[in-house]
Amino acid sequence: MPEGPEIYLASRFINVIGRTTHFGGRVVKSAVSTKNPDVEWNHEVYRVRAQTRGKELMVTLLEGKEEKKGEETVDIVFRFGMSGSFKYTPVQDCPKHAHLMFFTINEKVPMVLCFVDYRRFGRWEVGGSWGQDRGPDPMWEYTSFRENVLKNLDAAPFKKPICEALLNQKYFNGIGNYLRAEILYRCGVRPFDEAREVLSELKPFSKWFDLQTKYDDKQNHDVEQEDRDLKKSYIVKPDLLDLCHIVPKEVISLNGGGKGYNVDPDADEDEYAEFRAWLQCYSQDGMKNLVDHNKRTIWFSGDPGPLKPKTSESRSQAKRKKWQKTKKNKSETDEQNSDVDVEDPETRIKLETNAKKSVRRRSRTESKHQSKKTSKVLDPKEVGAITGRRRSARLASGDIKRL
DNA sequence: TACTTATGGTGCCCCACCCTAAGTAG
Repeated sequence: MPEGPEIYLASRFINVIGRTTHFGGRVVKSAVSTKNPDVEWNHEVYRVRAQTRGKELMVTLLEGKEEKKGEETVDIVFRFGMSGSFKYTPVQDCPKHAHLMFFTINEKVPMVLCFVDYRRFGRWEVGGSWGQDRGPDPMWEYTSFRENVLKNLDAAPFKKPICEALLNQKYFNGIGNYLRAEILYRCGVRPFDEAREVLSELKPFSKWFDLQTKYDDKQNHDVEQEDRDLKKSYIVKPDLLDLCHIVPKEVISLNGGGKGYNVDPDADEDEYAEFRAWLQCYSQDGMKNLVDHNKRTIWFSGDPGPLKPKTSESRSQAKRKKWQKTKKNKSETDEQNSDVDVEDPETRIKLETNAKKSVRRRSRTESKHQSKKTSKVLDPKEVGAITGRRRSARLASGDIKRL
């Protein structure tokens, strides 16, 4: 789930490994990754460091075991697309969709740090820098993030609905589909209100942020925790831009600070469960959804607001419509079929063949389901291959057992 | 088996496309 918080957690994950691990040799690219560049780097020993800005992650390779003057370095900027992530695994278990691999040296079991991306929407640039058309990070550059938004409210993107403006990385670098839903829900803003209207009410100076930093200052450590919490939650309420800072940071703090972003499939499972429990709006029961002008699903509660697409429909409505259309087509086909002359020898052969095919198909499906039901406990290799939502659902339903 | 959906972004003109895998309907 790569939005700002996930990218940041990936960088932290890389840095934890990078602190104690040395890498060496060539950086290997997968054969199918034809749209991404090769990384021309081949040192006997090198170190790896990472940093992020919004939805971008920069990996820096540094020649040698330790820092020295004039050392050779190279920066690789990653954008994760819909399914990118970093994994650290034994070389022999290298994931199927690993597209860029950094190999360790001096480890008992040879390990590989790899960029995994099954949909291949992710991209990297060698020697690249932060995207020119991407704004400051709302989590780590909050003051300039706020300024960048409020100083540019005359720009065209703010003429759009707030839910669509929130996905514009020039102003909201790191905000993605689930974060926009959670942010708007928390501040009670309608998703299809005009962005400019909503944001022009905000002041350049954030009282909430000021209070936050003031109370986090060591000089004020004598202030009682209870007093702080009261002031934060009741006296000064965070506004929409504050929430662009607060909400992603909450995600980072889940599961003890993103511990789940590691190689253990079970930990990954727990992290996802906690994340699901944290969501208040996105993909939650009782919430509404609509398809926005960019064909992205926005989740919300209450009135959508005036700028909702004229032809807008929820995902379920679209599905129902399609189903009705299919049903209508089917009844027309049935009507046509009712005119079929079953006495005609050629037609009879066709109908009988279709019926036989249908029985064979059903039988195959049933035996497939039967074998699924009988194989309750999977071997460790198979369990290892099932991660995330799929494994979560199968564990919950009792289809598989935790070994 | 066919279709739909998904946490993103680009290039061209606002929608199609780049991709894979899981879930569902028929």
